[in-house]
Amino acid sequence: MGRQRIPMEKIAKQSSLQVTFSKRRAGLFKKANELVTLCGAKVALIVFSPGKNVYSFGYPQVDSVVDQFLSGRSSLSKHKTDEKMIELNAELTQVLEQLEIERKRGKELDEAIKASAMQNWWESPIEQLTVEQLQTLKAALDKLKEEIGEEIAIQKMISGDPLAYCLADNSSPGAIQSFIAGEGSSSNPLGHPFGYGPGYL
Amino acid sequence: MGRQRIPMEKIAKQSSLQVTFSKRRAGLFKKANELVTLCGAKVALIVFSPGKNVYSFGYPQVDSVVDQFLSGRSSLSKHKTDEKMIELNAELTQVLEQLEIERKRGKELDEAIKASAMQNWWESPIEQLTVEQLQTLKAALDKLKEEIGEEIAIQKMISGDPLAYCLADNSSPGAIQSFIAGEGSSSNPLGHPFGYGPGYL
DNA sequence: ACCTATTCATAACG
DNA sequence: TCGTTATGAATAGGT
Repeated sequence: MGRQRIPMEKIAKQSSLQVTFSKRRAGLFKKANELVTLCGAKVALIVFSPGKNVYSFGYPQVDSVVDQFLSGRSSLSKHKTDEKMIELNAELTQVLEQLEIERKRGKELDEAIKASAMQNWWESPIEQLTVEQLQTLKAALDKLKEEIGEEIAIQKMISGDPLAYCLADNSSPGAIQSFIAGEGSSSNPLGHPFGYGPGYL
Repeated sequence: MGRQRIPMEKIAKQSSLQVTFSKRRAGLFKKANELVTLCGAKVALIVFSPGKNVYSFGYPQVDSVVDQFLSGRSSLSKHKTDEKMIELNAELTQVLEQLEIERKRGKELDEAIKASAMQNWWESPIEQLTVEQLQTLKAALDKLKEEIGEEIAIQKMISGDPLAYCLADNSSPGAIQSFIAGEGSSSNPLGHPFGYGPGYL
């Protein structure tokens, strides 16, 4: 188009390419603008030069035309996608907070169990026991006291000196001996020396 | 540009507008293509006809050029946004799974605590206690036995009939009485009648 | 940047 | 929508 027609292939000479790009780019944008003016068409035109410079033209707006174009063939527009992303982020942070709460709770429960396992009940301050626990404790000790009394009576009947039996380690069978019997300092677990069921002391 | 030049304003006559749009659109796309061929430029061209028909041209791809354009001036391209969304979704489901696990765990711990609270330690089968628990239990009972013996000795010294004291409810102070003393069926919590520290029975 | 010879795009028409 | 054509526009190459 001009003094001489040029072949439709990439221009080798860099200076010529630059000039041609500038001229044709201007012409292209002018034609795009004319198409808008004459026909009221919506146009989005984006051009990157070989040197990575950007040139754009849009009517009414590049973004709106691009959005309309993308929404016409893909599922979601970018705007809606962004909204979904914000929602997702909110939900994620919320769930993360929940998770943090649950983890903290689990940790506390863990420590509570650990504490109650290490610190046996009778070592815990009496004021921390529930009323039911105290009542059960009292009943158990009442029963123990009664059994002790019975045992003492038995020992008294057997021997003339009940103290000897009360202080002895492994001597005679009975309720007290069943309780007190053990392996001493050995770490070997006991068999079933304490065969009582629930509710029984 | 032809037999006669036309004013640069919106063409009124619908038929003329349609024809002009078709011809000029073709020319625009041709020029865009030529710009690509001659100069190796990246181009994205989107045109909506007044009748809402879409025409697009892109080199190498409409989407890539648009992405590059949008990422160059604003936050994220749609493609990258989609990837972020997929990542977010994955993370969300993962966190939800974690949350479910934690909730289940917390529930189990709850029930374990509840169970161990309802079923007092001395009611649990002896074989379920740990070695440490058994050792502590034995030590405690040993000490109890010793104290009982001492108490019996005391009672024996005080009275000629030790049985009367062993079976009595609220009579004399001492280790046994401290343990057994309580409010009976009253729900009123005790003060600090048991001031012993950990490890002491 | 400007100029100009050419080629191209296209308005009008059939 | 398509082909033709006269004519204005775009532009390659030189300055």
